[in-house]
Amino acid sequence: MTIKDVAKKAGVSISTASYALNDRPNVHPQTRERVLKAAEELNYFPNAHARNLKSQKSRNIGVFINGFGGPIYSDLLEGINLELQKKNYNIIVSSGKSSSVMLRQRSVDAAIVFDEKIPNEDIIRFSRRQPIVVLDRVLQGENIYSSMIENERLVYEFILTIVKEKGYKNITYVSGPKNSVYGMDRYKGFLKALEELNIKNHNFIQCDFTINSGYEAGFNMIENNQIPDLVYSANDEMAIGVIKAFNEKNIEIPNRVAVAGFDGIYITDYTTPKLTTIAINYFEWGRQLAGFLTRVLNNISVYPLVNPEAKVVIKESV
Amino acid sequence: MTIKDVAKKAGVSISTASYALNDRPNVHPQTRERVLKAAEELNYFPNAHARNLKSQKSRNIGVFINGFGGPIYSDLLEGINLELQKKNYNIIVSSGKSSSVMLRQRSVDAAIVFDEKIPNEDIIRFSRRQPIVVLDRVLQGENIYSSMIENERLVYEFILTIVKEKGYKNITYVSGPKNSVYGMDRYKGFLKALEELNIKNHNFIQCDFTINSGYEAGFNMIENNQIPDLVYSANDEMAIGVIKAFNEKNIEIPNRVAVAGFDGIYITDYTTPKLTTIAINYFEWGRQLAGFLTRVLNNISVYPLVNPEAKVVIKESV
DNA sequence: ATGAAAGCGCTAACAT
DNA sequence: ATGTTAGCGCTTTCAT
Repeated sequence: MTIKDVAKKAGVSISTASYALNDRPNVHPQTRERVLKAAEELNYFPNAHARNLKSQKSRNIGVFINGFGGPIYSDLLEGINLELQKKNYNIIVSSGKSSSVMLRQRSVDAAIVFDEKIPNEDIIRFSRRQPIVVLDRVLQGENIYSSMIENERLVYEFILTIVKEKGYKNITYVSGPKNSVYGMDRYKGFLKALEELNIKNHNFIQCDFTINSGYEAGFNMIENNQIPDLVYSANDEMAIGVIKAFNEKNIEIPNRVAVAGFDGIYITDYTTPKLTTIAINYFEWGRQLAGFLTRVLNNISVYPLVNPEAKVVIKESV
Repeated sequence: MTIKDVAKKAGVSISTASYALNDRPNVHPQTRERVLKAAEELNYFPNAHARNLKSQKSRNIGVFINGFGGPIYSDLLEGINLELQKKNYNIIVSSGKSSSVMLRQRSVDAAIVFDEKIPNEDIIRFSRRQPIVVLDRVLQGENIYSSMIENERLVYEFILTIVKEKGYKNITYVSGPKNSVYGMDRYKGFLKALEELNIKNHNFIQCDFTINSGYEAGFNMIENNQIPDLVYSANDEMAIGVIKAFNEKNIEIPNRVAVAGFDGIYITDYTTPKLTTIAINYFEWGRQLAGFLTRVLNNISVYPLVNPEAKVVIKESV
């Protein structure tokens, strides 16, 4: 079923059919009726490829993430989706190879990139045609917009405040993988705070952002008899693992050891004790990003793209 | 940059450029070289819309889900993605309005539908052109394939076994929303087991699949002094909420009350006690689905699509 | 081995 | 208000 079939059935030319279907002016009401009826009866829907080819746009927005796991992406995607839906854009979430393919081949009008595996040079190259928002790196360019969690500042301020207030001396940092820019920025903030606090030593444990790695880290501290006053974890999931390990060995939180994390994921309310964390409003961030991008696409001049909201949420674990 | 520019720069015709770029035979090696070099220098990539229009396919597979939240989708999507990547298909995950748009407008060659909001008639209508796998309903049709968790059977067998073994008398069912087919099938299995066990009464608590609703349900049981021998929850997340409530009030699990769930999500290993559940291998299911669909698209005759693997995982909470 | 040209389905400029 | 037609960028048939 193509527009040609519809036109024939309605007894009009292709262009008239097109006008009618696209709700354009200067079509006789009766003609419009006939065309719409024909389309309905033929079960006709326009072919996206043809339309996109002709119009040189697709109303598709790509969201390229480095994996579908994790509660962070969920909220972010929900926020993006909500906003795009309002503005009548299609969301295309993808991960891995297909992300690059879609960028290259112009399957999307714009993209939100949250995948460190997509190289800078690709982003620079493709941003000429498609505006790109990057969430995981600082990158300059005419059509490139960067929005980032202020990892370093947030952790710095948090550690500074909490340590001053509670007087922790002995502190352990549970780290994400070394190749995560995010993770390392958080560590920088941590180090800066310690320096300012004049704390010379700390323990560093290398983990991989999973609950399980945090769980093991917790056990290691216990076994090595190296339980600190405060465990700061580069994300909530590892912190949850740490808490689990301490709970199992009846090490009291926060009396014996305090624990804090980063992100503010849903489950932090359902651990015992509830996890103190630096919470990012991922849902709202997603909305902002999507809203921004649609404005860019429509040449609506805009406030610059801002960084996501964050706030320290003190619960029970410190 | 179009193929025309490449052809011109390489000093060949458009068709020759196309052949060279697509690695077709009967192109002189030197010519091929020149074309590829020109493409490289011009930073050329084919336009997906044009190519898809001409070839009447896109190598895009749509995965249409009803929301990005939840650990279940994560695993399923990872499995699908892995397999599609292997077979050089693009994954397009979408939710809400854009899902229907993409189905209608043939933006995808095939789809996996896991979104009850997409009506049956749409699926039937569009399956003529694009094979569709549905995961959340039973639906017949030439190009429609259905794969479903055997909710009723699994819950039935589990309840039967566990009650016989442990002798629970007093049982409470924590339910998902009434409009969830999944949820209701699980309840059917539950009822069938009770009938067979000749247990006449049980409590039913209406929740909504979230941790929080389970948490509240747990508190209600305590307040109303209606703590049963076994709480069976239609999914793991509500069960986690229930456990949390009991833990806070020092009601011992499983001594005073047993708790079990459904799905086998990641965190069931990190509750105290660890949650006994009926675990679905969502990752593997995703792989199967994607593999199946690519075979259908390539007319490789196949074994029929199977239902996902499930197994009862007895941990500490019963 | 290479090129000319038709056509995928659609939109829109132009003519009537 | 309606129709004719060019052309979006590509693949592929046919001719050379």
